[in-house]
Amino acid sequence: MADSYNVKEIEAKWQARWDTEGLYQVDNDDPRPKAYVLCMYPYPSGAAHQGHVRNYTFGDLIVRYRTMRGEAVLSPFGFDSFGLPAENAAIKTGVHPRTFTNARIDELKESVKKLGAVYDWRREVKSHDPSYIKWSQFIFTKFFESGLAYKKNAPVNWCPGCQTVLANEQVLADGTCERSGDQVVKRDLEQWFLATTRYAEELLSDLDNLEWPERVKTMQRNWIGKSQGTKFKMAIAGSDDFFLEVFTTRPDTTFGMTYAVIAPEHPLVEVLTKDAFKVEVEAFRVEASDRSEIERQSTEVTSKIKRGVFTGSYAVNPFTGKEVPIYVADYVLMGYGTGAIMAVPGEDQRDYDFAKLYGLPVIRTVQPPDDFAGEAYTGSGSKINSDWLNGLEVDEAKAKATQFLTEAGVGGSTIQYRLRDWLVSRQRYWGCPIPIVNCPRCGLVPVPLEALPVLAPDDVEFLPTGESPLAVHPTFKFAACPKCGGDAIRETDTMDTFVDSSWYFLRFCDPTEDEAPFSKEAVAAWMPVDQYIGGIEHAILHLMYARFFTKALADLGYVPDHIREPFKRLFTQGMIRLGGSKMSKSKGNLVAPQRYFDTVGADSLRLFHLFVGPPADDFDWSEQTDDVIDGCFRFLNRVWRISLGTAESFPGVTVKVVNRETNHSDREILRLAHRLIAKVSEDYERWSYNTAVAAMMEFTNSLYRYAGNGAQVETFDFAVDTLIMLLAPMAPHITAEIWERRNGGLVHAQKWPTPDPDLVKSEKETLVIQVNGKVRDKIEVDSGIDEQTAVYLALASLKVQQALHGQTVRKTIVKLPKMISLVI
RNA sequence: GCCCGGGUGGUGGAAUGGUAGACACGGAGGACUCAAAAUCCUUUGCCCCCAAGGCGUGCGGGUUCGAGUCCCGCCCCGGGUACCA
Repeated sequence: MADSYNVKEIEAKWQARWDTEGLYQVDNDDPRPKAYVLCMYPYPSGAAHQGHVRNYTFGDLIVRYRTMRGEAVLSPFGFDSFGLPAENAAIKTGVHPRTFTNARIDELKESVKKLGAVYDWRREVKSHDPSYIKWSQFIFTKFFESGLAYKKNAPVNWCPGCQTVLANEQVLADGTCERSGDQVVKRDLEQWFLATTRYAEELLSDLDNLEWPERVKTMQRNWIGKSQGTKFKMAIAGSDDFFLEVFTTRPDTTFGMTYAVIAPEHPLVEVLTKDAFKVEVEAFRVEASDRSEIERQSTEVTSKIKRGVFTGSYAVNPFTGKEVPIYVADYVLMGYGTGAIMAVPGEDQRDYDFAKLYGLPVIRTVQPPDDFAGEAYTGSGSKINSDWLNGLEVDEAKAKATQFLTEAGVGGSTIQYRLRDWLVSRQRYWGCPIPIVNCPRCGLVPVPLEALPVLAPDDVEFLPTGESPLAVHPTFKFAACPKCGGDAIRETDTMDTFVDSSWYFLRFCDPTEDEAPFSKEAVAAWMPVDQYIGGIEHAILHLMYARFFTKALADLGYVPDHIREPFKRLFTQGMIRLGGSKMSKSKGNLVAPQRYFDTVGADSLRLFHLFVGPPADDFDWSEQTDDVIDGCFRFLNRVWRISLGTAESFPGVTVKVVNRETNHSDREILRLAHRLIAKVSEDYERWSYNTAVAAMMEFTNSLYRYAGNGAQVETFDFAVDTLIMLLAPMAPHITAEIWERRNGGLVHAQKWPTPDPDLVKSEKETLVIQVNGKVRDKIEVDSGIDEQTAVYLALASLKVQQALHGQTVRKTIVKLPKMISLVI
């Protein structure tokens, strides 16, 4: 009797071998065609959860599959190991973040190995490693020298929970922190920024050439928020010193302006407010800043009442010379455009709402259709009430209005982006220190390469005061100016951890380089990433920043010129949800991968993730899920038994393999095997893993029937070996073991099988006969049947005769060998 | 509100305009067993006693010899986004 499938023994054996054998280690000068397959490197939060399992299963499958196809596949792994959880743990328990993080890395690495995922571990990268910090800092100094990194005083998002500032992207729509969920407040602080807006246009236009999910591209386009419009300055009545600049996408509606609005935070508010209105305006500004925090928490649309007060000043309409009142109102945002608008209630709903509330006049400048029942009309039409624009269509009028403003020297056409520069300062300890020294004589001076990395001191106390341990450290902040050698103050802010993850994929190409962040040659060899795999939650933040870094580093000469995008193809996997959207700790533990490694094994768990549905779809983990995983385990057992069994091996399994002449059943299973090769290969290419698994299950079922009836030895062996090779990327341990026992050697070093096109076609087909579109009969025919015979057979069918009721066939549609459609 | 996705058996899901429900889970029945587990076999969309037949992919229309698939109009669910001028 053959051994039964001993999961633990087999998986441990092969994991140890993959660790030492180096089949998946690739060198930069590997002569095979190169491919770079990458899963987003994780924040190390301890042992892997099912989301990781899903991610790494897809990645590992592709790595193993493409390797069998003869490619040199770069498959590195690393850790996004800076971040708040480690620091919060330090505050709570006193354990140093490094100790804490290293322990979590070990746990994660262990569970990744237990999954059977293979990586070139020689290339492992950790963002908290001094050798990585050094080059993150180096890149920052290069950005600083080129003006891409700069410091400015600005109202910034402050998260009281995280005790640090946040980038705009890290603040959710309701004004809460994407990490802690706390309400974010505005603070005026001197902070470091990266000039992402310099690349706004390229970040937008290059999206067109990426093989990314459309919705991710759409999200990025919306985030960049390009808007074509016109900027112009309006004179202020009674003042020659100031003017009001506004941005509009509708310069054609300028004749309809009945008032103007500036944001409460606008610097001109003070100047514009006349004495008589000072009290009211000041009260409004205070109220507005309070209210914005409260109202942002409410998702009620009704809370979006537009409120404002009159400043006492008037702006002069450049088209009419007429004066309109200037209001301060909270529906105009300081952060967009110029922070001021001309208000046209006739063609803008927001302006209309405000005008109605405060009794301001409405002038229409576009003729709405007769049946128009709305308030502000934003559609197309011809101009009215607009003097020299009357009769023109909106688009023509826009051009003419802009031309007028340009010629008058008060404005011109302009492009606005919603995208803003990336705020990278963080008032935290466990991050990459910003390598800048502030010298009272020389100003901001970058720490030179020889002195990098700047490492945070270890002798710090982690206290829940909210103050960064670096800022209160007795000596860290004192440094000699690299330029003049005099006393200077070191920057104590660290970088947003998204900085680290914006270039790790480049470091993987050349992880031990000691003279530069990476060599150009190494990057040229592997970049861009051929297949990037990760969660949809990074659709904007990480993916946008990584794209920005790649472009900036190319312009600075570190990345080869022709590489302007880091990730050629992106796949965003679906999320694993537990009981709807709630993820509770107890439930999380209940489905922890370790539990399955200990029982059914990694192969069954991997197979389950591949089988359960399309990879892009979310999956709800439920009570029934364990049954499905057991089903995958059962399938692997069936594969084990048919591959290694004989008639006597396993009760209930009949595997009769004999030496004899080839017969019909041999030819059929051979055809099925070749069809399977074609089907699985195609499904692997199109990310349809669930159907590939189904096809292999079906084939295994056929194999059982075949073997039960007496299989011919060569045909049987071919069929089994084919199945094992096709399954090898999905269930690597069991297939490696079966292959070794049957043939010796490594299944993952085999060449991916090629289907014989002649054998992919089957001998017999089911011909479906329809009458008036309804299926009336199905008959077995030779696949090479000719039209005449097929039609003859169709008409000869009794069921078809019944359906025809003796009526004449008016039309016959023939799609051989599958279908004949008769029309009466 | 706007922009994407998506509605198929009891469940997860298959289906280049051509046999709807592959494959699996669950259910039912059976074989093996003293018994159970494991394994193996049969069956499983709905209506109908069975068969013949009919009905079936959120709803209503349309195109087509033929629609889950394409077009138009709705309904519902999920996600993203929201005073961006």
